[in-house]
Amino acid sequence: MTRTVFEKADIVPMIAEVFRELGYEGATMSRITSRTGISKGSLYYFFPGGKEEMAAEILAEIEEWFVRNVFEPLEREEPQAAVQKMWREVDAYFRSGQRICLVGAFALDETRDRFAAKVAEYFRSWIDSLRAALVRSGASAESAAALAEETVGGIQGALILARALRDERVFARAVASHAERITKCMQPL
Amino acid sequence: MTRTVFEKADIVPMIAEVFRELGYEGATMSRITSRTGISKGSLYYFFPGGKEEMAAEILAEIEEWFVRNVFEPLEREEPQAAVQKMWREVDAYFRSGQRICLVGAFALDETRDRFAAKVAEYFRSWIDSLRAALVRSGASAESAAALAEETVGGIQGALILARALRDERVFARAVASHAERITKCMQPL
DNA sequence: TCCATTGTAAACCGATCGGTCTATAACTTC
DNA sequence: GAAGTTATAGACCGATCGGTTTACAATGGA
Repeated sequence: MTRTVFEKADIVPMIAEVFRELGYEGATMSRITSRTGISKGSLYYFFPGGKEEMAAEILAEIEEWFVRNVFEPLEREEPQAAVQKMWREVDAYFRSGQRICLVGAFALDETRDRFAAKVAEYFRSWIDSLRAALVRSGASAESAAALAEETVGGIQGALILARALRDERVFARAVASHAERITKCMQPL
Repeated sequence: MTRTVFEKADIVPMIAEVFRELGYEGATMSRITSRTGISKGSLYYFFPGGKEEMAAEILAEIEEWFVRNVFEPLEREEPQAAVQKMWREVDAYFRSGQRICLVGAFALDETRDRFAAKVAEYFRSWIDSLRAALVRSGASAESAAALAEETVGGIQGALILARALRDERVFARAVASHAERITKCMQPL
């Protein structure tokens, strides 16, 4: 009888991946244990609050990751470089379109009602930090707001399309197209 | 003991609405009966194959609706008018962003694997019929293909954003922006 | 070496799952 | 109005759900 010892820092991403693949309702405890190898005992030891606590911690970790790697750079660093970094990080994070956005998925079903605040905050932060970077690079307030919203929405839509069509090139094309529009906006003719 | 009699043509949209709100896994039989008032007896009388058959028929009906109201007009009618009709129908269908796209939701979770062909066909048909209309209006093959894909993806992304931020104006702005880009593409300077 | 702590494994629980079945209400047809 | 058909209501089923509990393996400090 072998015994595997996990640390919480390791298991949150493992569970996140199951939620990503199966959705909140689809990720049953037995499927989480069978896909991760983490027994129920361990899961409830780390997350006494059960599935809901797991999902909450996953959302918090995703938010943290984006704040550190995308949102804060957009707000603090040089706009052009920060936007370039955003595209690099986003492409890596979503595995070039082969991985979905869990926050977007939660927004679509009734899970949204449970985590409404977190879901809204994630997208609001993203749009707002991108908008701020565009403004700092010289774009007008209106065009920056519009372009930021379209870009974040475009990424979400591209993830759906890439997965639906099972063709990651859809995601690559969307990223390239939106990146170009941002570049043009930041470097007016 | 009151007895309500349903017809299949009526109940498919009712069940579809429950799937839309709760997702495939979230739409349990008891929630379907409690939200629609249709008893289990009736549900299994109309859909002997259970949930899977319900979802399949719902997807088929959605596909049919889009073919009739959006895809075929894009392919057959005058391009400018057909595109305008598309925006009207899309805005009405998605309740100006307050209703999600069930096909897009199915694409995100593991339900996709069950209905992969239908999900892919829906998006492929949409992109392709829009692309065809753009080409017929004089757009180049490359820009038509790119714009069609971006538009369909943009709608999906806007539905996610609108729901996540609980702000339907996000959807309205996305529709307006994409409509303008299409108009420009169809009437080159 | 013993004990407390940390964490794992799995049996177990009531509730709910998707799905089946029976009884019967309401229409059709004659 | 009897017979047959269509559709509804809801009891019922085994399986699985999210969650709890028990037993104990491993580790580290005394």
